[in-house]
Amino acid sequence: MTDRREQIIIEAIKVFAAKGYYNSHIADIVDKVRIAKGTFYLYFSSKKDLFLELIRLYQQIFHCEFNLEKYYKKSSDLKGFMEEMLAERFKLHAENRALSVIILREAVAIDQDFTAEYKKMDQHRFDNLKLLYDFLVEKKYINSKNDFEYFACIFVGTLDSIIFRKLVMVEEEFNYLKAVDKVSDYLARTLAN
Amino acid sequence: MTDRREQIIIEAIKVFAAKGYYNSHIADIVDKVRIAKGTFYLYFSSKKDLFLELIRLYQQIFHCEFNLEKYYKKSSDLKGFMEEMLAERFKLHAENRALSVIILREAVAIDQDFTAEYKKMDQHRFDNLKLLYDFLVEKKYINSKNDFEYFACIFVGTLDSIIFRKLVMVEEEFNYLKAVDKVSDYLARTLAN
Amino acid sequence: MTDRREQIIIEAIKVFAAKGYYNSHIADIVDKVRIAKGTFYLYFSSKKDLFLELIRLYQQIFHCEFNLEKYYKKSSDLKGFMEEMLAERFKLHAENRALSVIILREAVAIDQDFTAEYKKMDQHRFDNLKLLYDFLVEKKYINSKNDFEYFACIFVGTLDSIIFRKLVMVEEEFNYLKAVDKVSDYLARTLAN
Amino acid sequence: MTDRREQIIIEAIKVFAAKGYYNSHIADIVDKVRIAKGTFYLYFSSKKDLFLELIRLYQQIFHCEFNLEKYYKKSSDLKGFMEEMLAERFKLHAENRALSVIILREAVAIDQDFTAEYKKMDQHRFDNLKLLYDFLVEKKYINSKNDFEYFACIFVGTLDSIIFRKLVMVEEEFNYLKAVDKVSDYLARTLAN
DNA sequence: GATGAATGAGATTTCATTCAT
DNA sequence: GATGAATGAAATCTCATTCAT
Repeated sequence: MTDRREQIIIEAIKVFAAKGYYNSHIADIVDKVRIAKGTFYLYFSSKKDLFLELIRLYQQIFHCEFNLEKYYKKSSDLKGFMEEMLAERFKLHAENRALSVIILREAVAIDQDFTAEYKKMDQHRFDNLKLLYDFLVEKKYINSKNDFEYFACIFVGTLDSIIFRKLVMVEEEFNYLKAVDKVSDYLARTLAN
Repeated sequence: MTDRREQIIIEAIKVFAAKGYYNSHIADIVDKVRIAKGTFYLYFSSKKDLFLELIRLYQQIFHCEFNLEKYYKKSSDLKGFMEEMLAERFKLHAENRALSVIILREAVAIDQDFTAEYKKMDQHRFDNLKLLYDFLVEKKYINSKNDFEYFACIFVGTLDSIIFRKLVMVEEEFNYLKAVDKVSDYLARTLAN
Repeated sequence: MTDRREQIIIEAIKVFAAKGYYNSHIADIVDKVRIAKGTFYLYFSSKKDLFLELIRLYQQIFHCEFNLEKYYKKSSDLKGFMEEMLAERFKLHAENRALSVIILREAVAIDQDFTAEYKKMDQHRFDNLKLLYDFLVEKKYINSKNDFEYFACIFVGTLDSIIFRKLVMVEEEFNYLKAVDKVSDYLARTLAN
Repeated sequence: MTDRREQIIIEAIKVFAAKGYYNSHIADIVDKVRIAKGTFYLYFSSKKDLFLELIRLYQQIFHCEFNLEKYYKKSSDLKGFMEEMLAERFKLHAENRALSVIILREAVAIDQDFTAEYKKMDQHRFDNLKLLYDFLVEKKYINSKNDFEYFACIFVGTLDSIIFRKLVMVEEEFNYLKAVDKVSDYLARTLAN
């Protein structure tokens, strides 16, 4: 059996995704885990603490370092590189839909502490993107005249927009194969000069 | 003197932007407007009603029809067109920073009714983008082989990402002139082929 | 045109009957009379004052002195006497249904001041009943060995019970002719020995 | 110690009887029970819910099936039967004075939901009275030519009138022995032919 | 006399958190 | 470690009444 703490996180993700942070109550979560209210507080110091944990979990899953060499080996051009990368990322979002919904929808809002954690995560994300950017420049996939900041905004903006629309705004399953093709095409064209 | 309802909206935008929806209380708003609690309820039926009003206000300001012919006349190519358009939009966001912050940060979250209103607004936005898309195709600024949905996602994704980062994530003033130049350049290159 | 004060009373009776005292608001009443809120307070000092007025109005209509001689002339025995009397009373209730509903349903409840007013009215009612009792004894319609208090309780209890059930508990119109026959029969038999 | 829910009911009856439903506040009740406000809501979902509970409690106590055989065995005629029955009922009211006051005074008023519950109770009461009526006919204590509806109205009207006057209208203790004698006498005479 | 925008005391209800068992 | 009854601060909202116009 998975441990208590993990069980709580699993159910909390479902509850938060379904009802939003403020409309989700500790009572909802402990009911689903089948533990008493007091038990929750043995593992988390507060509802806020739990949510911050989810932001950190999201960061671990989605903003760990890119496997740049792997994508490079499997591809022969920028579009191919993008395809590898996006396929991996979109798959991850599809597999962690509820968590993605929570973070994309609410992490930056609600509470100053969440905003702060979100900013930390965003900074981390940009650090990773810088590695990507430098890698692509080094491999001559993109031109170094591209301003990094705007490269990054286009990249995350387009991705987040797609993901947000496919996961948060609609109910149906996210068929990411078509998205991989389209988005990699656009991004390659945009960045490749 | 502006009318009561408008006064309440003005202060509510400030309060919500500073503290978030759930951490803002009717008491905070009425204190700032210097009216009694009951007076608030003469103009809005609930806190939720007020927030929905702000979503609608945002839509009115930001998702009214594009002035396509004006941008076209003032420009000679796609980049020029984009510059005109983005300058107007970024200016609007800079001038309505607090409202932008609220909507970009929280409108989709919090409550099912807000999500529903947000979706209506998003649909409206895409309808306007379709007009833009058709206009650009007609004027031969972009190739009709571009898939509209992905055109739209790139467009709104990039814009929202810039705006979100410049308004929500940092405190400093939004110097939109540089952003206009960079983003129009990227979008023109991306969409121009 | 009837005067303002009377108009307010007329509409207030309808509103109180439909929604009960506490769920009826001054706003409901003034809306129906088509006057402003402030105007209400030119004619009544408070919502309570208005309700007390209705209790007094009820008393005027229903607990004025019995027309004993008239009933006596028109009848030849106790049952006939009762018939005359009940017909008049039931007719009055049918004609003032909403007011009856309010008083029978709520006058004794809600507020200490109402209870006090109700008790005054009840005392007045019993004073009248004493006149009736003495009259019936004098005319040898009833035996003076009847204890007045219990005579009164049976009389008002039976009447109020019928009226309550016919006016408050059911929606349909009060066909009082049958009630007159049945109740006069019972009362005559009960009291006649 | 009695359980919490019961404690709340006991104190609520006192508070409602003393001040009326609308002038009684949750704060008054929880203060008397010496619990926190939140605790109240662990046992009742709302103030209304509590009051409905009291109506149901009254029904359980006062409108459970009559012990007809017992009264019959103990008595030799209709008056004797009535005495047994009334003694038991009046005693019950004397012992549950506050609850009786609340229900007789307010249950039918105040709120549509209370009225609905009251009507259900009244129906139940009449069902029981029908059993009484049939029993009395069967035992030849009363003549079957008596119309049941009016039999019932006389019966409940007289009883309620006495009880209302002895419990609600006056402060002094209800000496029900005299009432038993007088009322049984009247009822027996009324119904016995 | 008439108006109706404004008032504000005060009610019900919520729910994260605690702590004795 | 686990429990869950109890807490109570704090929020939203109501509505009779006032008073400047």
